[in-house]
Amino acid sequence: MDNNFKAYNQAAEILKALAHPVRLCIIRGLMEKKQCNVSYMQECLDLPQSTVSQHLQKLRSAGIVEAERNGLEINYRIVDEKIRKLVTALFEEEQA
Amino acid sequence: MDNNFKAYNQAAEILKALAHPVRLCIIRGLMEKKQCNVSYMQECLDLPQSTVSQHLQKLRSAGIVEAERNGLEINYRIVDEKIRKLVTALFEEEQA
DNA sequence: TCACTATATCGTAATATTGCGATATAACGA
DNA sequence: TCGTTATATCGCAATATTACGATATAGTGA
Repeated sequence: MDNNFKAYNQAAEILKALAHPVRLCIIRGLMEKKQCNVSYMQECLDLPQSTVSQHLQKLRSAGIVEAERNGLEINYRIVDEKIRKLVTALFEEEQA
Repeated sequence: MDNNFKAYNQAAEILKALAHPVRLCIIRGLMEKKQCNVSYMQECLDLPQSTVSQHLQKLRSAGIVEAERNGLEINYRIVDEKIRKLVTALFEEEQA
């Protein structure tokens, strides 16, 4: 129940970045679609462009998501399997 | 990438409650020890009693942890398997 | 009843997060 | 070059979270 503070801090950073309904929605969308540009998300989420972009930056700087430019658009995708597992566990139905 | 807003909100509440290094430390301690009272945690964490208690209340009101009184002490434990899986996934080492 | 221990809650100052309009940047086509 | 589109960043007010001392509550033993 003690030390290893750095690991707890890192883990908490990941959770903080995920801990928002809009960001969870983005992540689950990316889990399904593999890849997605910003304006598509913006339409689905029905939120202002700057708001969506800010959420994406938060996910990006937490290392959860990565971006690739393709012409005018920028496509986002989930960086690693760990996040998928985590979010899958989060939404899994409970069975006694 | 859309709707089901209530589910996202609930899930975000769980993550928010977990997204703090001290609370992660408490949870991992409980995953190991099964059960623990407040003053033990307080000593391990080296934090004021009120601070530890507030973190516990946050975990409790998120339904992550439950309390049982035993005389003067109150013992906490993790409510369900889902949280264990989630936290296990969070701390799992990455293998390509 | 009283004194003591274990824990919870209150009050509040400091800090962090959120949402979003306004503005900036980067790439495209002409 | 200019105009347009896609996205990012700035600025900031509103809101939420944190830490912790002070205080309250609940159980114990005498």
